[in-house]
Amino acid sequence: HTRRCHFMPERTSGLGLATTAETVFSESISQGVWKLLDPMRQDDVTTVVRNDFGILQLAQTLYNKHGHDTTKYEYIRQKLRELARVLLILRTDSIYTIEEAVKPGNFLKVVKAVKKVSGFDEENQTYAAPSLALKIGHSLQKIADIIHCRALMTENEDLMKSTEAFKSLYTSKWCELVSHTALNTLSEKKFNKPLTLPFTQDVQLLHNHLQQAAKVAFDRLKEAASPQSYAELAKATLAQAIIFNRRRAGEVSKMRLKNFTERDTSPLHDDVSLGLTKFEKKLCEHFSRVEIRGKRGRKVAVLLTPDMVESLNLLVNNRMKCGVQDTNVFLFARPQCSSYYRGQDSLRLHAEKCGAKKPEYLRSTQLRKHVATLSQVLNLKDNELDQVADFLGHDIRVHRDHYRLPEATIQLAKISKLLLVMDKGCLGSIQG
DNA sequence: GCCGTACCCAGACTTGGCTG
DNA sequence: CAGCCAAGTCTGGGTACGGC
Repeated sequence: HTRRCHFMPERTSGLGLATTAETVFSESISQGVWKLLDPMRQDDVTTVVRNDFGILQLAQTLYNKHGHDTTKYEYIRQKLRELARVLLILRTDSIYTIEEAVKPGNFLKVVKAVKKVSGFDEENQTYAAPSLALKIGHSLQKIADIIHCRALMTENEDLMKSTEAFKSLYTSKWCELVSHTALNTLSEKKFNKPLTLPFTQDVQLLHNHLQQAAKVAFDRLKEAASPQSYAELAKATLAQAIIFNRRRAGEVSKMRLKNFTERDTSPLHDDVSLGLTKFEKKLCEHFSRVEIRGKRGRKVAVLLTPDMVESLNLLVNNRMKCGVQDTNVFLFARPQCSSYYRGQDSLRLHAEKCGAKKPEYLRSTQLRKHVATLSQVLNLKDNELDQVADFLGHDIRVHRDHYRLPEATIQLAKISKLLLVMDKGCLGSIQG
């Protein structure tokens, strides 16, 4: 701990400055925040984060908002590092704290620093990292907000005026000086990026490969429970669940053990089943449904095939033997620590192994686009499209905006329609 | 003036690379 | 090879704008 955490020793160093800092800091920065900062790699940026009151206050507000969810810690740390990196540059220009940075008089210096940190090229008017510039802007505003609130509470008129001035500077000048160009760079980059839709053939290859890998791992785990065989089966099953559901990788990986064990096994409600075709009813009986909280807390369903359920049951029963901690709440838990296997990692791993022509296209977002394009090819009616979008966890509007794809793609996809019909034939056997 | 839409923004979340 | 870092993407909400 002491190796990484440079702040604590400083607090006890007995210097006058450090002592004042301690009293101020400990008043408003909670233990939880320090815990959040603790695992950060020890480098210049981290030192800045730990010693700048403004950044710490931002950390505190973010922690108050998200602290209950450990999967968000990473996100908070990233925000803090972004700000600290600008501050490092500002320090070469005689601005030493974030609080100073949001003083109206320093506005132009801040703009300069942000441009520098995100690699602005004066000549071509482009950014190397446009989204960084945008994100720092958001955070600076947040900082100004925090200070403004403090000014309101302490009835500090001068400070109030100062933060207000910064905010109006920001609203009218930031767009002109930073964000407009940054957005331009971003959309330019996107425009020039070739479309990477997976080939249906590759999808099938991956599917087959996963089924095999899962089976091998399943047998191995059944024979001898070890963290290795556990990991293999967990990763394979995770990847299966993701491609089967065309689900965002993160959503599935964060599934809780509780979600799985308490899944809804009750038979379909009569009224609901009335509206379904015989085929659809068969599907509902065949698959297990687990409901999880998806992006932005909306409820999404994950469907599991009987094979997957079997694998998962085996995994759950062997958690203890394979060194998974009691406190780990995730279904796809990593042994010996409190995190979970990341879906995109296992997907990438298996995509490489399965012998696909373009393994780099087999990513969860690409697969989602794949569905979107195919549904267009199949001429789904609007209400059916709604359901597809709903299942994928999108608003229909976004679905249209983001996933309507150019003509050439549709041509290409029509060829894959044939393969999809094959897929359908496969589903037909369940019906029979 | 009303409505649809095009664009902008903030912020949560994902992805892929890298490193210790 | 797990975990961190840096950059990008997605998405809901807002507002500006132009046709009617």
